[in-house]
Amino acid sequence: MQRLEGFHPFYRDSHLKMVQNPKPAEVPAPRLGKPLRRGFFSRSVHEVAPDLIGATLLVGDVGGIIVEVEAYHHTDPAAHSYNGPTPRNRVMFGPPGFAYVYRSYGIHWCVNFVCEAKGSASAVLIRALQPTHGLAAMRRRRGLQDERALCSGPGKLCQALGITISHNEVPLDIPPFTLHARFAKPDIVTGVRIGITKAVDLPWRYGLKGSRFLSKPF
DNA sequence: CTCTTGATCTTCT
DNA sequence: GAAGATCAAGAGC
Repeated sequence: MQRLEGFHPFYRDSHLKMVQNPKPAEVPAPRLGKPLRRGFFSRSVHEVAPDLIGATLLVGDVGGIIVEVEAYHHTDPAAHSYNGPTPRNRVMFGPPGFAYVYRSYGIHWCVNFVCEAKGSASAVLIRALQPTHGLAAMRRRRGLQDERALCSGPGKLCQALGITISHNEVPLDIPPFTLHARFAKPDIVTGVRIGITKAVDLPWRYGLKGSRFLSKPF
């Protein structure tokens, strides 16, 4: 059945909203949980990774809710630390609670959180955020408007938050980094990791169930 | 929607 | 010289 667009109820409602509020102010940023301290990361990477889902990551006053991560460990052939320390990955062999930032495909930056204990060389790759703070800055840095495209990938979120090699080996509990705990444990989904060619079957990708801000569906 | 490809730098063989 | 924890744009369906 064909209807005139102007009479479609959905169209009428959204049009009314736009007329009443043509340029809606930014949605107020959600309340933040208590700051995560460095000790949060002194556990198995497979405990930390799912516990990061729902936490809020800020760099300065820009960031969002972590909705997707992946776990890596030095015994894992897919990990950058698998073959031992190098200048690039040396921060992973140090104490937990620091950032490991690396160049991806010559173009992008990606950020990890170092976990466990000194020498364990394990880390959580941050793969996607739901943007909540500093949307205007993210849109400017990314050159995009679409909220869903701002932080839906490890390279994208680093660009949106301004993370570069200058953040490598930087502590995660001191500005510019701040992490805030979630208020309740969310429903978490797991799956195989994205974009790797070794250890492809390990289910060490963790995501917020039902999130619209994932890099890819689970 | 899916698939393909180019961009471009670091690390490792 | 090749591969890589990626992304965006373009072609095809």
